[in-house]
Amino acid sequence: MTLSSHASDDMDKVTAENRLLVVDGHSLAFRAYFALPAENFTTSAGFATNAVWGFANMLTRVILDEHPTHVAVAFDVKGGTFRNDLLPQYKGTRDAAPEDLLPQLPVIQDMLTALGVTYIEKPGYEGDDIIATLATMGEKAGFDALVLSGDRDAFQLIDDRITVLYPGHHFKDLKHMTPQAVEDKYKVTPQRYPDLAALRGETADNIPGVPGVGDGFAAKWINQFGDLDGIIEHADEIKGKKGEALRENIDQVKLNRKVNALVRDLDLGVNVGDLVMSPPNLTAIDVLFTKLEFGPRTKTRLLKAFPGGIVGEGTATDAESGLAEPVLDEPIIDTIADNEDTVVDEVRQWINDHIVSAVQPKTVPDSELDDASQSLESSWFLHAEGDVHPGTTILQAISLLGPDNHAVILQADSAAACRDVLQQLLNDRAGVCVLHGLKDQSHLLATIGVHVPRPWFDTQLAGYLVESDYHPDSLDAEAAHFLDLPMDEADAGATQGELALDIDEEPETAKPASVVRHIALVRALARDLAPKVVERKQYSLLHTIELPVSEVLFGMESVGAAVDEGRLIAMRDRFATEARDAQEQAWDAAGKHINLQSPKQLQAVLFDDMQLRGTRKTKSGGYTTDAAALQEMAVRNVNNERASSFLVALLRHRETNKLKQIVQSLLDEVNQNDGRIHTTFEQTVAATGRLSSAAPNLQNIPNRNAAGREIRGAFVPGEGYVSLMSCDYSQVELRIMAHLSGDEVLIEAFRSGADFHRYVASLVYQIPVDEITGDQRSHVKAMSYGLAYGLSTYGLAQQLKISPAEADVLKDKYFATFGKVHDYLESLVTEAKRNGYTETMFGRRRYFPGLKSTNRRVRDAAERAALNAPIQGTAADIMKIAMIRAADSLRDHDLHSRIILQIHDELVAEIAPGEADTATDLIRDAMENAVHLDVPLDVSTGIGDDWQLAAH
DNA sequence: ATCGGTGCTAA
DNA sequence: GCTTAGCACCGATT
Repeated sequence: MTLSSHASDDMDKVTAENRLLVVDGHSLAFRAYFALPAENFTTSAGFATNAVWGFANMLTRVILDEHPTHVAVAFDVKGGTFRNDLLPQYKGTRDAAPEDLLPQLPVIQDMLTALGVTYIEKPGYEGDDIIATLATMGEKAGFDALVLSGDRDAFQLIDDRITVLYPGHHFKDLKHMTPQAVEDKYKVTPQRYPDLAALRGETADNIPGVPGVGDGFAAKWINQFGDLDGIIEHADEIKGKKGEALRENIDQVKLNRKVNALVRDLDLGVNVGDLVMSPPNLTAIDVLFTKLEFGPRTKTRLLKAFPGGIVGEGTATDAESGLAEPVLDEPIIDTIADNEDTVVDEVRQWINDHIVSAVQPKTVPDSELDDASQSLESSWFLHAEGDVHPGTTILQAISLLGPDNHAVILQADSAAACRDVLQQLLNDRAGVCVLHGLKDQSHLLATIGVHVPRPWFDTQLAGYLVESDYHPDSLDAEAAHFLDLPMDEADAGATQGELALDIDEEPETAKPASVVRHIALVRALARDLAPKVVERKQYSLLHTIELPVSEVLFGMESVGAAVDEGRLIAMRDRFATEARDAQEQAWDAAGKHINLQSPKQLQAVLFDDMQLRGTRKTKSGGYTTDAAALQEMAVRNVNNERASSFLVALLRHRETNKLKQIVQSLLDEVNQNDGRIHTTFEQTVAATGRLSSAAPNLQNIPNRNAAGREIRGAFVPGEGYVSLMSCDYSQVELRIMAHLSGDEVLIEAFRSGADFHRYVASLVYQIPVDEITGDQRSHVKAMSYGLAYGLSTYGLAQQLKISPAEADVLKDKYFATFGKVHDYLESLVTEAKRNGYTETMFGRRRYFPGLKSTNRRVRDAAERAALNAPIQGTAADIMKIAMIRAADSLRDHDLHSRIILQIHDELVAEIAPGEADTATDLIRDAMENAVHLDVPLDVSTGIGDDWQLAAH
């Protein structure tokens, strides 16, 4: 039989043969660089290592999958090649390599040397030519050859013995491009592929093809005339526009074909035999990895792929490198008979044996923790699986894991049957329970009527407190991030969604293997994160703020917000009609039916058809069509009837269509069981400590003009409730700045109780309060709010539509008045640079690796974010404390009124009959006294028949 | 189907 | 070019 080099499933049969792997070093390095965030792969000295790390991993993976016996890596050399002489624009559109990447290339080469892998460069030629030569040499020596390259030019090499591994969307799905695969995709043989590419052109290399000719037509012609020469010979016979285009571009095509032909007979000064995989130089690897600050696990993984490296666990090298703990302890799964009659008793027995008798009710005070690992050893783990959508949550399974490493899985039905037993367990031992995401777990357990008391540790909240900039979207993702799991396990997680659900059978059960892996991940995460939480001083934040606020949020999400659906529908229809009117008017003015939601089509009309002068550019180079620009153009072109009519109509369309869309998104989320909207408050998304709201977002319901505000009118008290109340903090962030900076002037401004912005304006402009104009007040107000965002002179000018010079004057006057505020803001950035992180009043941290970036844009952005984080974050902390206090207080006073929404500095409560005054007092008190600052925390409240009317 | 870009809503 | 979010839509991609 012939050897099938592409069939991975009969790999075993061919491992005895010689297989040569040839790698395109540059393309692999580029892909690695862009696949991994540089921030996460930076040495303490600030050297980026993401490309090196990714390169090592990708190479390892391919070697383990393909079992080559010989390996070589080809690199491009700086400077032009013979192709540039033929075609000056060759690869001319390619962006220069990122500055972080270039210095990593020699490091990659050093690593290859240490690994015993040959790499080759040749001036005047590209890596592709080296690859072509090596593959050809291998083939002549009777090897199978594998070419790992992201360049389609390599396809011309493919034959029975040479296969190209071509990366798909994700690098890990490498396609084995065999002759058959090429023919299936392009309808031509690999030999003819360069003919096809010459006709089509190659955008990535800046090679123009025949306009209008793609893969399809090129293949058709090749099959009709044999090859490119045949096509050129018969060019006159090809009819139509495309034939014409071909004849016009025939010289270009001939040139293309010359350029894309790979050189297969370079003199590289090596024999194929030299490329045999040899044992790595372990000392060199150690030295290099220490320099790069790579962990022992990375080394182990890498060496697995090389001769003399680590094959299984427990080898000598394994012990040497100090890899004591296994990555993921496998729990012992105890099976419970799925018998309705006995399941409850069995579970009760299991819980007693493995949890209740194994752990004490509470060994650690909530407020302090000296030895996280000790507490962890006497903890148990709970993990419920399912789909969490407040209002329609579906439970799939629950698993429990005891400190003795015994686990049990209960599918949803059994779990429901065991609700009392589970509730008892939680009542007795929640204080030593570890779980992942209290709020989600509470939703899942609530489906079987089980309430989850406050646990000891939450790996999701802990991960957020430890690294607030990282937001994983699943337990698997978080585990992969923090635990440095081997590739295969991390990958298993990526497709877990499909694994967990057996679509053919009952969708409401979970695969036991997946469930048990997840609870093992929770334990592994806890072991990793508990010490980090302590080390980063986040433990009290976890217990005094995040866990309690999770409970409040669980309540808010479960209750939801009642809406008047009829009113929403009427509003949606009205906005839709208005948007259609505006569209008609815009179409009339434009003279054609363009898509008003397409910036591209708008640009064509505004800047080509109408020849209007643009304002600012977007980052991709075109003129922006945002509202501010349209407004400006409308003012400039009041006398151009067609243009101003179009611009006005477009602005009106933007506004009404947006409102329609917001109302529709609310309607889509109304729960048909209770007519209420159950948003999800995300507690671990915003890096500053704020909450966010999704599905739908109820924190961005319009509030700045009358039309938008109407939407708030659709939020109403539900059955059994009589009104909505809204309480919000006035200028919290500014008050926090006043307190933290200790600026006496600003503090006095707040203590005076006057109209704050007017008062500040009078200080800044040194004129009496009653002579301050509306403009002066709003300018100062914008300045005040911009402070915490690190605003620039330019930005302030832009927003206030004043000149940068005027903005500068305002800024100087402002800081002359509030000198300590200025010093404080500067000190925030200085401190952040010194520590690497910022802290809120309550110790919430945010880390800023970007402050060390050599890229000015990145560094400036990090500085602004570092300036903002402690201020926005402290405001978020205060609001969270207020929410906890308010919920406690309402409950302690046996009120039925309840908080239903939080909009950063505002709480909305649903008020029960007769409770308006008491509830208002309690919530106001909770907010005003959440913390005592050097300035009062001013809270304003309002009450009404709907959210809009509750405004104040 | 998925993803980056653009634009807009909120605090 | 002033921070933090969520989301709709387009248009290019596979």
